[in-house]
Amino acid sequence: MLREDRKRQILDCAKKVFASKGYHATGVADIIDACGIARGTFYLYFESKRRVFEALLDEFLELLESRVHRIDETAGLPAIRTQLRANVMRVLGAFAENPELSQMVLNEAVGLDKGFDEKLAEFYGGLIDLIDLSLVLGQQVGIVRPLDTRVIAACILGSIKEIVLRVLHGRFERLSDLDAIVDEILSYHLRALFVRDLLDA
Amino acid sequence: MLREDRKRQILDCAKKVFASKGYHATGVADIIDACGIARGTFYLYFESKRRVFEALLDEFLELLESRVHRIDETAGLPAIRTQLRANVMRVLGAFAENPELSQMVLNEAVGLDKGFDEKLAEFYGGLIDLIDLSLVLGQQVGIVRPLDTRVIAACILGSIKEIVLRVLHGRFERLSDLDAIVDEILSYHLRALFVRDLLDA
Amino acid sequence: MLREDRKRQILDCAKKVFASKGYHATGVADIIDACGIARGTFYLYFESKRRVFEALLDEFLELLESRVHRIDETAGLPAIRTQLRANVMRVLGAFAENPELSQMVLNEAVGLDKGFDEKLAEFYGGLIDLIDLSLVLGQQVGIVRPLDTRVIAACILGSIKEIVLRVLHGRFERLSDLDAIVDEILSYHLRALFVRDLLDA
Amino acid sequence: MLREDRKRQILDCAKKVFASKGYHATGVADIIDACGIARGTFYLYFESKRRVFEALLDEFLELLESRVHRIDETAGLPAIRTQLRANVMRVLGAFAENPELSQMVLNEAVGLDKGFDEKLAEFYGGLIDLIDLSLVLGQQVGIVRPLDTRVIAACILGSIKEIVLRVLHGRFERLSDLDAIVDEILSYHLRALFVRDLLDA
DNA sequence: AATGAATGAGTATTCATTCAT
DNA sequence: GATGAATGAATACTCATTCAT
Repeated sequence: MLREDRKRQILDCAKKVFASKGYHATGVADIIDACGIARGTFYLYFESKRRVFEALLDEFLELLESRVHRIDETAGLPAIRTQLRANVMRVLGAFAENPELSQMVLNEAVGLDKGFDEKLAEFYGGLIDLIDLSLVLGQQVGIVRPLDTRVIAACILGSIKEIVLRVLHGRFERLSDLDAIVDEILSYHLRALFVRDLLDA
Repeated sequence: MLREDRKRQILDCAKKVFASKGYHATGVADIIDACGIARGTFYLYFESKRRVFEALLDEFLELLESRVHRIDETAGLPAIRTQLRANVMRVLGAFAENPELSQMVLNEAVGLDKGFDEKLAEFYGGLIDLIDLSLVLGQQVGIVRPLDTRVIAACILGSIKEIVLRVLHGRFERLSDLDAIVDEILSYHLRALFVRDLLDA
Repeated sequence: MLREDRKRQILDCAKKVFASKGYHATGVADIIDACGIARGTFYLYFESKRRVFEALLDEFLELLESRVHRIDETAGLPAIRTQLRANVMRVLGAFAENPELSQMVLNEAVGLDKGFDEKLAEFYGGLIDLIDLSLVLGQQVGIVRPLDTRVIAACILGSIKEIVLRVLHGRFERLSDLDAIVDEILSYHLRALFVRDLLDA
Repeated sequence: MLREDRKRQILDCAKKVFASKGYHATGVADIIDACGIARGTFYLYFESKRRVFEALLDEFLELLESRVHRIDETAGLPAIRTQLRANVMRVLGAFAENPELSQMVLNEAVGLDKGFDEKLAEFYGGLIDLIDLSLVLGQQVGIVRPLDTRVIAACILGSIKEIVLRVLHGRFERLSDLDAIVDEILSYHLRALFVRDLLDA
């Protein structure tokens, strides 16, 4: 079997096991059982259980990053809303396609060693920067009202994380419909963000 | 030493150790070292490491619950805003007073056995219910605009969780000032929630 | 409470617990719970768990010894048989009255520390000596046929031990009647022991 | 090293340690020291200390069972005696060849958890059944006199157990000679069992 | 490349015994 | 006499990682 294929196989199996049992409760034994490979083989491809987890995390964070596109704030208002909507939809899509990884990523820091926490913090920091930047630009072109962009960026990120978590856990009975949820959030935040005059739009 | 005092002592020491090393990385040895007690003494008060953690969690969740007061929505608008503000301040205060526990609580489900996850999920579910109820009442008295209260309640909770996390981690350089942050969030959400006519207020 | 009464109480409670859970599985906690006394009180009367067990053993061995009376071999045959029967009945009675202790005593040496084994070995050695002596006397007065008295004494002891064990465990369905069992054993052994001429008796 | 060889090695070492220190006093550490293997290796072959002990017990009980052959009661008297003698010799041989295990097996119920007791009880119950059956057959062909076969079977078993115990402990000074002992027991029991007419034989 | 037997440091938990009150 | 909180040595079992084949 090709080196990369085997590596992929291990990652895929590990992903499932980690998701179902959690990182700590998962043993190397669980992973190699799921793969149908020998103990030694595992260590031929990854130097530790930890590294597999990190590889999975990296992969997912990269995917997420690729789904967040830069907003063209010079476009008209409806276009901006459309772009935002597309961003949110793509991100939620990434979560939906990777329910196993999502849970891990949606939880910062609970004693998975310090290393994970930092990696996640960095990732979310990046997202906040992105949102922050958009808000500042929005203010500059006069569509976003004066507010503390740093704080509000965190609010926005947090609300999205929470929604994803609850969708993943199936906690929204009425709406299994992502579209409707996304519209709701978007309207909510835009209303909070926009300057008075735009509210009629 | 009195039974309750010793129990308190163990809880306090354990809290610190859990917070600094994480649940899994913490050994009973760490806890008893921090307490300056013998191994056996520990098991005299708690039947397992797990139970100590649960006790801490329970305690903190209770504290948080006690800090969220029911809103009197029949009062005037300014009074409502004041009540909301007081609630948020009290909750943030609880987090600020217990930075060690906060981190644990702010993260649902990371494979600490299923039990924890459920307990936390239940807690946050309760909070969302509370917010949801407030929104519905607000709609009935005509100050909250039409929106999916369930989804928006999750948004609000998520934004608060995220803010608390970032404050705890010291990620807001400019504002160490809680008051300002709370005002910012409150304004943001109220603007997003209120019907048009109230925005002038 | 008088010193001796308390000691008695502890012995009685310990006896029950040891019998139901076995020596190793029994903890000091079990004993003091059964007594309703404090940990410290226990050590006021016995210097260790081990000592309690030893005291119980000693007591029971003494009781058993007191139940085996010397045979008057100068009496006639029927009288000898009666005396033997009385001995066996008294011993079986002692076992029946102390089912808890019986089990312990009926089992030599299984890793209860070496000390117990020796004590028990000594006890059974004494019993064999007693039986041996009777056999020798029997041979001298011409009622016991020539045989290796040492080996046969062991046989007789072993058969009684086994019977008692099985009676204690309720393994004889048909006969709950000790009398009948004793007669059966007695007849069996006498037949094996007596010289030819006496068999008609 | 081959899987079975290693398992054998562990069993053999454990047997020695159990015999010399007793089950409870033996630690896994003792066993692995005796084997010269690592802790983990032990658990690669047996899931607990308990299981090793059980395996040893099973093995020995099987050996013993294989040594007791069914008596052909249709043969003549001398032939029957020869068969019985062979049975006893084979069983005693098994004990003699496994002095370590013998001690364990010769003692029912000493609070090693209930499981052991039951296994042993079952084993001895089987032996008694075997002896019982022989007695009944003997009665049917008219060589065994009327008696309670169940009770007497227990007597016979008990006498053999006691003899073996004492031989193992070296308590028969004069006779280290198994042959003589076996003859003595056999004569004794046959005399007690046979109908009058056969006693001349 | 693959295997899986071997390793041994690491950890939670128990329990007989002590001793200050 | 009585108490029961405190002690800490002892021990079974786990599991990530190595390495000879």
